[in-house]
Amino acid sequence: MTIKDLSARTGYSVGTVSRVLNDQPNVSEKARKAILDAARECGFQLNTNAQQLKKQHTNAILVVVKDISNQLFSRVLEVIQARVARTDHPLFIDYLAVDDNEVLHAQRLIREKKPIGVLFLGGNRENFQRDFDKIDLPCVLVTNSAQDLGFPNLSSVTTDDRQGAYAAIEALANQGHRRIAVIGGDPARADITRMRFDGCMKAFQDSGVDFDAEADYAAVNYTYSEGYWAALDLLDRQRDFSAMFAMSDTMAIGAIRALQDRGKRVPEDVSVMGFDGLLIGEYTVPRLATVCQDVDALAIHSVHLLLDNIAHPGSPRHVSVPATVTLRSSTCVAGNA
Amino acid sequence: MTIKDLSARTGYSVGTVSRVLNDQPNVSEKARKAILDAARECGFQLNTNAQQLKKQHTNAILVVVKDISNQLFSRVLEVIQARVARTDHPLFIDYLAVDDNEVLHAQRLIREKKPIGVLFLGGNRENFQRDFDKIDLPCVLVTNSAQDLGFPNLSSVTTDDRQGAYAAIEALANQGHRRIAVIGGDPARADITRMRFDGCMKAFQDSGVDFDAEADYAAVNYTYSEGYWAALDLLDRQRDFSAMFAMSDTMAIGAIRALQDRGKRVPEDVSVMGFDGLLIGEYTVPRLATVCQDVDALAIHSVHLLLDNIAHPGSPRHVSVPATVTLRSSTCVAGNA
DNA sequence: GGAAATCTTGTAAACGTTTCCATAGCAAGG
DNA sequence: CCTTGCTATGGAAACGTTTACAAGATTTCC
Repeated sequence: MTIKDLSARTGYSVGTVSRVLNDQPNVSEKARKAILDAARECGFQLNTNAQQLKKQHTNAILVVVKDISNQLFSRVLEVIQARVARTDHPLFIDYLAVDDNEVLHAQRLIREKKPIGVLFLGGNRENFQRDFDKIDLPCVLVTNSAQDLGFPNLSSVTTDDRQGAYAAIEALANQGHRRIAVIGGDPARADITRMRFDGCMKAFQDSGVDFDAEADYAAVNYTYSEGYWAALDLLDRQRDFSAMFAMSDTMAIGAIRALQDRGKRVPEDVSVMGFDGLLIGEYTVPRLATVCQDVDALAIHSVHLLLDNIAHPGSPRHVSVPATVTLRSSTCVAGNA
Repeated sequence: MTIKDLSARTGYSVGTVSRVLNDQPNVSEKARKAILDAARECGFQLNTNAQQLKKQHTNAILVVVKDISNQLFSRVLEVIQARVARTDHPLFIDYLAVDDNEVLHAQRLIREKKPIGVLFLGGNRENFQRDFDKIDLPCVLVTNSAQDLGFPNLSSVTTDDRQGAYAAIEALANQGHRRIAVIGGDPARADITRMRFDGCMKAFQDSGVDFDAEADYAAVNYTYSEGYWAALDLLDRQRDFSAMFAMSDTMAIGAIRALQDRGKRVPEDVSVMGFDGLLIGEYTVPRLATVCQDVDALAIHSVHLLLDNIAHPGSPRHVSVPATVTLRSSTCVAGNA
């Protein structure tokens, strides 16, 4: 079934058929109807290979998702998908494991699929700085600040990590905690971590809580198991904290496990707060207090910014989405033992 | 950068260049080397649109993943990806939300990409039975039994759900539990559920535990929240069970939360066992006893069966991967209160 | 040394679209 | 009636490959 068959079937030339199928002007209503009917009748579908070979571009949007198994990303992606579906832009999604190089992947796909814009969901700084060049497509970084990454002419959408972390520490301080341990990543490697770290520091200062980055901070990866080990490590340092803030819910869950394994009760002996607002937080024991990221807002702004960038190239913008503390039973006022 | 440029650059004809790039025989070592060098030098890449337009097929493998956010699937997929990467088959992955129709999606993609084989990761029976026809490609169903779905000429790989569920109930019975509640899906809708249900029933009989499917079984979706509500529902029925088996870890986690909310201790008052072996099971409080699915085996067999099917069409096979009970602290012997 | 067989290479026709150009029809305006 | 300016249509070239075919080059074997 090709356009030629359709042409033979309707008596119109391939040119006219093509014009109808791409609904271009300058074709009579009669022809349009006849061709559309015939196409529907035999379930005709354009051959995208031929199509893309000819016009050297698509109007597809590419989404590159670093770290398939990140729950937050999969939720953001679902919303992105829904939003893009309302436009006439096809969506290519490329999922990568956490240790693939998302930038090289993207470059290959861009050459191959020639999308009209790219959304980077996640991704780490080193790869960007090493490999991200001469991508002259509209791009939006989601979860990474373009500014911080050193790409001032890219748009980006992030959670306001600094404010979120600030709010977390502030909430714990308000509950009377005077010694708070923090688990996060390596501030030097990921901007997200650095932002959250900065937010913590500011909150510590403002609330007059003493914090020694050497003694009270553990830098690990954002996983259950590393959260677990980080918590054990912090306990071993004998700093006698009454609260703990983990920069992700997964680390927080690992940490709670560790605390319990060491005979600490949560929250009576140690309050724990996470970050992300994963669904599971409502079901853990105890329920996990956390800093909720606004998944819908992240997704909607990303898509909006990208479409905007496509329509009016060269006006990078940055959106920062506020995060909100949700207190649940994994924290309580200090000295509640 | 086209094949023509390479031809001009090296002095060989486009035909020869093409033959080298597809490493076909009948080309001199000298030509091969010259062309390969030139290609590498200018980072040449074949235009896949042109290529696929010409040869009307690819040797790509399509993976259709139903339900992006299922943790088990994402792990299986990672292994599939790794295995396929060792072959020369490109991989297309199509992720769908849980309520998309995977079969229609697949059909569109098959028409468009012309893959050489398809892997269905998840997917529900109704869609298959309504829409799955005239796909005459090698297909492997992962997680669904082709037999049970009524497609005896398709291959499939599943966990041995019946045996897994049997082992779960058996383990609980061995711990002395004489009244066990079960949370699962609707056995009439999903074969996975039916298998697990059958396994349970068999185990109840063999171990002489009394089980009333009306009173002791709750049928809900495989999510945290539905597990939660199902557990509340079961408690309301006043059957005074000392153990509970949930057909997924997510439901089990929801159920534990519900039990605690109603003042039951886990495992002292009620033992809970899940199914899947998600990573989080090691970190919940209490640690979650579960029936572990063998992620690696599922993935490896799937890929193997598909490649096998491609090489020797028309010899459907079914592989059933055993599941193993992992006891953790969410269960204990009955009457331990 | 020459014929036959084999290996290497070039040429050109496809694949299914899009789009430019030419043409034809037709209405409007003089 | 003849131009002018539209709009609707057909025809054909191009997009970057693959591959069948023909032809030229080299080897093999008597």
